[in-house]
Amino acid sequence: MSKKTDITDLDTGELALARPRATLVEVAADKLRELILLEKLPAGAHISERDLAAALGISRTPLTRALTILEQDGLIEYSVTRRPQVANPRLDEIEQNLIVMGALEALAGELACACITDAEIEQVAEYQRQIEAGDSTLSPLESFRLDMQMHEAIVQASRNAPLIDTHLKFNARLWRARFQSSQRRSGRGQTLAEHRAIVDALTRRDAKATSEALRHHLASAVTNTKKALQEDGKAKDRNTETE
Amino acid sequence: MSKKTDITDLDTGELALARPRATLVEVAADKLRELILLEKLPAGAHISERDLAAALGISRTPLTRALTILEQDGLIEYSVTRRPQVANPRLDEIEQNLIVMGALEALAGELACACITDAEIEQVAEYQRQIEAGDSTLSPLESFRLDMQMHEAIVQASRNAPLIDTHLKFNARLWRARFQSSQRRSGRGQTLAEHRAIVDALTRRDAKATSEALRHHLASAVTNTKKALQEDGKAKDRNTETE
DNA sequence: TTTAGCATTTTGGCATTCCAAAACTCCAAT
DNA sequence: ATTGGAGTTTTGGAATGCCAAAATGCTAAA
Repeated sequence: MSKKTDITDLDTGELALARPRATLVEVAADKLRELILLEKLPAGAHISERDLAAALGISRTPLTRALTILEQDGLIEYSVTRRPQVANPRLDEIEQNLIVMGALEALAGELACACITDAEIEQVAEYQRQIEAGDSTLSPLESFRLDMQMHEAIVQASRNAPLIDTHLKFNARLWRARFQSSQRRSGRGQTLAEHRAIVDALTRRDAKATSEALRHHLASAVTNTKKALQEDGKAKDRNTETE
Repeated sequence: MSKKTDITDLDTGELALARPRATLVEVAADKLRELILLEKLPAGAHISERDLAAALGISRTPLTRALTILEQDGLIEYSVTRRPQVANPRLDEIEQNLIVMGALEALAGELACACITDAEIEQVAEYQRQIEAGDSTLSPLESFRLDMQMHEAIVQASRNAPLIDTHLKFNARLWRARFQSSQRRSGRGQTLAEHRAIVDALTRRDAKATSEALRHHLASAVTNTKKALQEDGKAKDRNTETE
């Protein structure tokens, strides 16, 4: 009722550094996300807290917290006996996630139409152009990255923080599956057409159309991912792949 | 490649107890959620890890992990100096969350139509009947609870785990705001009509209509919540309310 | 009365440690 | 070759202690 400093957000003197200083937890969480996406920590791998902590040069305390965060993100799962392992979603789980992601992106597109700037539209269009132009020259990874960035840009344009945040988590969860799926060149033409439709609708700021285009695009992703992973699954069945 | 126990999921001998035994972290997280929803830990309150841990009868280690979980759920926020406090979302943040929640429930309704059983529909309809019948007799809290349960039942019927999970988190985040909003009796008739429309569409298993009805219902919630919280905000402005 | 600054207390981050439970090893019995 | 089980190792859960940074209280100068 009396003593209140409340000048929390003054200039720190340093430009652009008003965020909570990085803790080992955050560093570890970021690093882990990276290790998982790059499959340096492969799906399904069991994790030893001690070993991983040692590898990261930290103690178990912050590592455990980082794992807790990744668990919430769906990248780490705990077995019945509480041993952590890298999540290895089944095809049907990936499918369910993609469906939700579709709804999220459709909403993002719809919201974006109400407030997106010309510059932002131009940025999205630019990504689309690069994807199209580099279709036969870019590496799969580069194409994939551009694709991700394009979607990301649209979601960002929605200006809805919880939506952006939730989308980010689903994205992390689905990254590997979508990357694998993108390796297949088949269906490429359709994907490009869908991208064009999205950019077109967005340019017209047609909320309904943008939403519909994104939803349709993600529905295709469901189909393509399913196909890609089913083939992949069969290929792996020939080896003695541990799950 | 060789040694694999892999009989992880056998009957434990005890019925219905195949889940990882409860850790203090989970217990604490659940308890904290409850304390926050009941406003025993009021919005914006600063939290002392030591005090809270003592109050819960545990050490800081599991409490910190529980706080990390609640942070991911959006119920706890960390200040720039890393001091935890109960989240106190601004009106516009609540609004953004409600918008996402609308999309989630609309999707849930749509998916549900494809697989919902007669019994599940009956359950939803039963909730709706109870709400309607008890409109003038039930306590605001009881009405609210029924309302929540009805929505919950629909989302569950979607059979989409990530969707159910995500919806749950948004629900926790929005619980207090929606509860406050539900205290206002105004707009009650409209709410009931919307519920009827939802049940009606769901009964017909009309995905499009169900989705639309839910989306419309949540849009109303945005409006109502905004009204309720604005009034509430003004009322509090007269006091010397610390934020 | 307000404010600047110093001393004290409180706070969360993190490392370390102990412990019970789970996982693994290895050998004997079938 | 397979199985059963005792003994050992490894594992994550949790408590504790220390530290630097932040918050708070207090005093004195303006």
